[in-house]
Amino acid sequence: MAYTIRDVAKKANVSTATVSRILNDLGGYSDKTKMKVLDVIQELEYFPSGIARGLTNNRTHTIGVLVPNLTSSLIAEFLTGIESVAHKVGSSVIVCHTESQGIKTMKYLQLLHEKRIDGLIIASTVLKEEYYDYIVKMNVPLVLLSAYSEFPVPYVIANDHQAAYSATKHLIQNGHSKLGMISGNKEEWIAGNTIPRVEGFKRALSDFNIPIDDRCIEYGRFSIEDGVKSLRKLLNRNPDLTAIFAENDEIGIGVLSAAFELGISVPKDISVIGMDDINLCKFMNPPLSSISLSHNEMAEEAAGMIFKMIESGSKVENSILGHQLVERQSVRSH
Amino acid sequence: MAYTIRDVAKKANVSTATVSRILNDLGGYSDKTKMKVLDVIQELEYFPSGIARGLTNNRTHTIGVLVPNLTSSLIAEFLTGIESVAHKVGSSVIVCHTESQGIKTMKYLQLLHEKRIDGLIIASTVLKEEYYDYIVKMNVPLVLLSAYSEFPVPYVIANDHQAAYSATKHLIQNGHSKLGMISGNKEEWIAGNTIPRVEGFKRALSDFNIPIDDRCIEYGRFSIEDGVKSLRKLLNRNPDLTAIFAENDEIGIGVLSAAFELGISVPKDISVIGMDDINLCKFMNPPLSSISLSHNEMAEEAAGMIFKMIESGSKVENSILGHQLVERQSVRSH
DNA sequence: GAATTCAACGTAACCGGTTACGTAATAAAA
DNA sequence: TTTTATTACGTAACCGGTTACGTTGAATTC
Repeated sequence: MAYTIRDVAKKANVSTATVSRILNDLGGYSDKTKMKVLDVIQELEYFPSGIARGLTNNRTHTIGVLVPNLTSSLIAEFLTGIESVAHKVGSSVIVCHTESQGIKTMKYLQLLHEKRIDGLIIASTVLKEEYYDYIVKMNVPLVLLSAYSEFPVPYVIANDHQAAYSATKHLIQNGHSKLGMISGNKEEWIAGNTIPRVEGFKRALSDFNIPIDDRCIEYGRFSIEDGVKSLRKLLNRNPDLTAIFAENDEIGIGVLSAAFELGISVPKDISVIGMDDINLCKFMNPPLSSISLSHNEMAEEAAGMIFKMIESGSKVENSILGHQLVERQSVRSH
Repeated sequence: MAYTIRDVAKKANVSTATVSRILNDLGGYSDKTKMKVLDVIQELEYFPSGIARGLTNNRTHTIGVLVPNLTSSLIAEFLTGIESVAHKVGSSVIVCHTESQGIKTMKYLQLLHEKRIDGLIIASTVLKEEYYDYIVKMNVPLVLLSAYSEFPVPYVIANDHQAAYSATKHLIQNGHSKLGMISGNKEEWIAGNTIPRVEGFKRALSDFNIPIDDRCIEYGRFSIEDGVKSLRKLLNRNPDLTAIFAENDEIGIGVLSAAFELGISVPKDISVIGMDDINLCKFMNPPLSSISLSHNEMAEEAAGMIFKMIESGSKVENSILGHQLVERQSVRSH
């Protein structure tokens, strides 16, 4: 076993209290003692145990992050942002991959409870009542990232409604009037981003006097695969569509891929715009236009909020970040 | 504060030892007592502290994973695999994003040391002596994932040499003789995958009597961006290349993207093959041929090894997994 | 010279579990 | 009936830190 603070104390002829004070810069010791103790620490290669510390301090310097998957670029960007600010404040992050499964999520919450994490960020996931109740019992700060909630929980989101509106408007202003939208799971995301995005789409249509036809909206899930499937279905139902608004870039990439397979040229035959502006967009053939939602900022914001709550115990304000149209080559004027 | 084992013990009129025994199924108590204690636990919503447990057990049920980035699909697949088996055995994983920086890596190792993790997986990173020495001092099981090492550390890798050979051979057998390769950072990966892949490439050339020209190998880094930059450079130097072997799929995707920008048609003008077979490949335009290295398996294997080492304290064997050519549409016969 | 203050520590309880060891009561064996 | 084994616990030390409180000696104040 590694050396403990008592070993250090003994070897330096001081008490453990003094060693602890020195380690934590609390003052109450002479320079001579400090030197001596530091020397012994060096010599023994002593490294204090975070576990023991955690026991008395009730701080583990660990936060949990719940994500529905790990392979989407969006999540990767979230993780990167969170991880980066966590590292700055000396904390580490436990990632939990819930696969959107309720059971797995609850198991993770228990695990994190047992680990006595300092705070929790839930990303791109609907906060079910079951989760919320449990987290309240855990008594741990919570921030939602890219998710709404009916419960009183601080969140950071983009203005999805507005962003979807902008995307749709962009399509319309390029002369398109036969628009389709491919969205994610309706039920699962009832409190998430899907509804606002669909509504932003619809509002843009109605603002520009384009009739809304619900058969022009396809609900699938959120992966690239789902994008390819959905385009086929949507086009079967509405062969005359000239522009597609994909609820996220993964779906958009799927659309591009499906179009390629089907021999449909983008943007000549059909225009596509995605949303999120993940890194991949600019490397597609053709590069995919999108709405940038500054995920890194969102993630850093969320992480900042969590640590603020942890430090100060205070409430924080919700945060709604802006968006920006990124024109590339997947939309053409009609 | 939440209730402790003492609260439970008091309320149930037993000792903490009995509660602990019941919690851990150690026997030595009557059914009546067990019922009573479980009732009290339920009533108080008592949940044992992993921290306190960790202190006595010297087990934190937490492993650390060091990754050079979070945005590459490869890493995402690794994380998914690791996370999945960790969850199965009731452990959680702390991800550390080193950004390939030595300083950050050392800071992370210290953090993980302080956290007293049970084990460590280092993915796609060269194990520098500095790291190795520190980990030895930490006295914690270590497995390398997709990385070689001169130190006695178990690793799981693909047979990179063979895989690169297969990719190159595939190009050659499709009639190509003007081959270029785009590789990653030479210095940083001197002990990693780069060298074997480059050598597999070269061996295939020489086996098929194609002269090896070092100017046909471009060294960059590993991202999509690097892929696009590298293709330009490589093509400037060697305008007559008809096929490109990209050391990984990210580079391959960059190549596809750069070709599109340059107005070069793939595979008509130039053929491309990548390596790793990340999920994205099949959604590219055109779908990118690649060598499948079964990353999920690799990751699960690595995780399995770590937990075996943790449980049994025994050594484990290295693991070298196979590969498979995945033909899509980015290579054409010449 | 006596009283007060302060720096520089030490002592020991505490955080919330685990566990070696001891003990009382009952059952089985001699 | 006495001895032994077994079950069902309780006691208290321990894991490795932190910290409230007490103590000591020297410097300062009166």
